[in-house]
Amino acid sequence: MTTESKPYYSIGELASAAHCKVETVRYYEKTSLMPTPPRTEGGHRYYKFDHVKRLVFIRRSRELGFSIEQIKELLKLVDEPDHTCGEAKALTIIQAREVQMKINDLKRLQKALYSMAANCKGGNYSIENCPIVNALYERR
Amino acid sequence: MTTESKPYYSIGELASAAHCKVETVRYYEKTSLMPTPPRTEGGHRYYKFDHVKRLVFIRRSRELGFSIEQIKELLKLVDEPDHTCGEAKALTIIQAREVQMKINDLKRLQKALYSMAANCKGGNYSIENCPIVNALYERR
DNA sequence: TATCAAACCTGAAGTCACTACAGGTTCAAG
DNA sequence: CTTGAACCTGTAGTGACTTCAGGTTTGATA
Repeated sequence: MTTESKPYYSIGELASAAHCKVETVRYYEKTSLMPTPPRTEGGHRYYKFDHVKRLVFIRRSRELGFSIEQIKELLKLVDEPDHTCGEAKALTIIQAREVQMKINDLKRLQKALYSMAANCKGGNYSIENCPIVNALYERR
Repeated sequence: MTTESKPYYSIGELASAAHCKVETVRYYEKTSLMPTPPRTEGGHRYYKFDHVKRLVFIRRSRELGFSIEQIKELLKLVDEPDHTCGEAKALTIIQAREVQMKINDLKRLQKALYSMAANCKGGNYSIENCPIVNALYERR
């Protein structure tokens, strides 16, 4: 957990505490991921440590590839009473599976790209009979 | 190479020959990936087999993760005379490296997600002390 | 030949998760 | 009290499409 320190945070302090941009915080507010915070007399937003915690949670989840909608689900678990570990675990495992599928897709790509490159001599050969170009003309 | 057959293709036939949507073809035309084709008296686009080849090339390149801008580079190699295999190979290897970096990123994610899930007993435990939720509250 | 649904047309707006910009206001250090 | 950094709002842009609304053309069938 981040060390608690200040009583209040400006939006800039909040953002840098969670390693993100000010615009991103405002975007999260507009899309209801973050609550609408209180304002100073002049209209500036100010935040408390709980907001920092929440934003860190959101950013960390994004880093782990959760979509905004998935994060809303995760936040519901935290915000509402009576949710269980099982629910959090289920969401995490769904996400892990999706990541695995992406990895598999990319590995297939990788293989195709490398075998294309391996078949091509490179250098000053004319593009006419380039195995890479020919491979790109192949369907599926 | 796809078997040549019809003398002309409607946009729908073109799209299905290259496994994509009609809207995508129009989008590629708007963004100059595909040429503006001739039209029937009534204003419908019609295409020839070369268009099919080109669209297959584009779709295959997209499947391999090339961006539209990268595909424009690849198409330049094909369209303009005097380009070499070396150029095509260089673009392919750049793309392969980018894919590798994505794979590495995702593997790191995967590890984090699985270790989070492994630490969590799941079931009806309260979310209060859920290791997954706690992990999401951790910065970096 | 008349009909009529499927396929086509255009242009604009929506998607996701931000990022960037313009043009103005407030804050706080010196 | 000045000044410049940080803040404010609202809009538009990113990439690669997809969706929609509202209209026109095509071509197979009756």
